[in-house]
Amino acid sequence: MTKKYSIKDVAKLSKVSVATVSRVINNNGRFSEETRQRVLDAIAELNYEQNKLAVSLRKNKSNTIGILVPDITNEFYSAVVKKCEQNLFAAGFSSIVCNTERSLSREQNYLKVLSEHMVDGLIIISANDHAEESLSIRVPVVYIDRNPHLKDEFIITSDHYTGAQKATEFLIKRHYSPFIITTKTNSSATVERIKGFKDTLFNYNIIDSAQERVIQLNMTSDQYLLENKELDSFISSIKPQLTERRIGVFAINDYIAFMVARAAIKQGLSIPDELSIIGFDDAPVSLISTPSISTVQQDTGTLAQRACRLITKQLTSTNTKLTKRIELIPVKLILRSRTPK
Amino acid sequence: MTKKYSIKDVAKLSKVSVATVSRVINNNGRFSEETRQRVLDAIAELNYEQNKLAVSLRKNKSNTIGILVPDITNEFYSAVVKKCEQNLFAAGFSSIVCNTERSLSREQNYLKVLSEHMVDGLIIISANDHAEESLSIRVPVVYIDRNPHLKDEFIITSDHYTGAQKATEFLIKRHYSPFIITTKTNSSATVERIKGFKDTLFNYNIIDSAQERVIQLNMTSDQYLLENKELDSFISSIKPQLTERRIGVFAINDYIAFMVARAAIKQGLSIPDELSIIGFDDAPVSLISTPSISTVQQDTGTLAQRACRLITKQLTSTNTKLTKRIELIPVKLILRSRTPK
DNA sequence: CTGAAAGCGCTAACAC
DNA sequence: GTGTTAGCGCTTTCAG
Repeated sequence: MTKKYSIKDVAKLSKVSVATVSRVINNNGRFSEETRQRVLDAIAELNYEQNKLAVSLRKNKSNTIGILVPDITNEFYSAVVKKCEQNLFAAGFSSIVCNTERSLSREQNYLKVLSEHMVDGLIIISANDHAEESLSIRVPVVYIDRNPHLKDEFIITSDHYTGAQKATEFLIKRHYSPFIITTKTNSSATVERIKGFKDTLFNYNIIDSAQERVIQLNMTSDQYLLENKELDSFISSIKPQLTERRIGVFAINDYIAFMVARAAIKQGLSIPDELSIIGFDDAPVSLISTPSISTVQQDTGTLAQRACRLITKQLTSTNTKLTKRIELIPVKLILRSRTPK
Repeated sequence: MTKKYSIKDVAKLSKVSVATVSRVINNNGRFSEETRQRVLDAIAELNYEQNKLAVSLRKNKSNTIGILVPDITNEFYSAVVKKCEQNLFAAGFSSIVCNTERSLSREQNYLKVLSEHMVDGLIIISANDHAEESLSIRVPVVYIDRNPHLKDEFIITSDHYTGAQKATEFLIKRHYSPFIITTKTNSSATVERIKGFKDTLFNYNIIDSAQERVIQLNMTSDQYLLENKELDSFISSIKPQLTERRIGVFAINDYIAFMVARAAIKQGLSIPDELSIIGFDDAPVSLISTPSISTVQQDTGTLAQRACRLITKQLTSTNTKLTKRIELIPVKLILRSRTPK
């Protein structure tokens, strides 16, 4: 339990002032090579470590970024967070990760804590849409997957709309009668995907019963559920139609896709002959499910990288005026179970 | 972009000294009710927020806990981290989560960063075994799943040994010839599980070829892999034996269990008639795999809760002398695919 | 090139 | 009850 050394101790040992030590540490010039060496030696000898808290207090910036995420156990989010953290670390920032559990009060609570901790910036993933009202924080914010109803924001988001279009189009072209199954979650991602689905129906003149083709389950899904009664009845309801047409389900995410597959198998439907399923996210479940499930892959690496770049750019470049805007990250349709044996 | 107010501004507005404001904020007594009200009003009016950095600097503690974790995208770890974070938050601590990627250099790097950030304590999950040499940090540390080769440590760990025993015993009693399949990862968890397996063989007098029953794959596994050549040859090698005995595989974790199941199915083995598989962790994959896979469930909630309690106890109670020790958290054998249709 | 000193926002003696 | 003040560890003028 040795006490930590401060800059003073280093100054004393190397026989210079604290100012000089500080200059050496920060490489701010105005010291001789010889002095530098002495200071460095002293630092090494004492095993001195800079107190970032003091630095932050003095400089009025903490080199820390707050990351707000709905649920770290959801693979999509954990992948994004992990990559954000790597990017930020490489750029010299620490991150504080906060799980909001999609709860507004938790989100506000964390926002306060992060503010008190003097974070320099915020990455908010899939924010609660009402949160901006409480966002009295005066630091750069980058949203991932936010609904762009405020003009003055940086938003990085997957191209959910096009992804949904691709998925829906695929189903239609392969002559599956398209349905979308969604949840109660009203994130911008969800909204865009539904819009993409509906617009595609329209483009293909499937306008008869467009609204009936949207099935909303009474749940939010960040977890693996094996059963769902609503899905069971959906499957029952389409079963009689299978004699004259086959059904294509675009599931709002891979968890739901998995549940649809389970419900279908339980009722003896044949995949993909009678029923084809496409999910969203490229979560592991889509790959390991039997049968594996086609999906729209989000590019978590790019999502994270762009968000971090945007944050750090705002923090470092004082002159460059960045125009706030939405950046759309392309998604990719991944087809699976193509070779049923 | 309004500037943040400080305690001075509050003092001025409420016409008291900064000391009094501080007393009110921290509820340290020695102020009149009337003063309190005035101060609180001023705080509300200015929307004042305490600068935790300054508090930490002054008090020489940051109310922040560092969490080191091998990989946040691994469901077992993310579950533990999430629950740790919830516990800590409830106790008034922030957490900084760091992904070590099982790399010693990253671990050391983060340890330094955390130290500079003046964390008050550390929760280290499944540490790299050589890390303690670099652990010059002078704060309470609680390890989750650490190899107890240093006496003076707090360690919270699942009862891997007993878990492995239960799994192995189950296989033996159901007349499966037991094998264990493990990875290169040499964590204490892995070591204990292997020991539990071996000892159980010994207890049941399966001592002929005990060493041959341990298959080590040349990989570490935090991810979903669909194929593995070594596993394919393992399956091939046991296939001829199936006429006279059936095989039981205890997989070192659920990812491996899943891969074993895949390899077996690919080669036409019948599960569980010819081959029975038990995994470890109760990761989602064990549940959603087809067929679902029996597993030894770790109690992430208790793991996290105990670790956090131990950390906060050390930080708050000055008098109570805690004796360092290992705390074993019970695990549970979960049997699945019991009702093959 | 180097040092003295002010001060970031806060708490904790210490006085009154 | 309340105010004054020193100082946590650091950076940054400002002199020289």
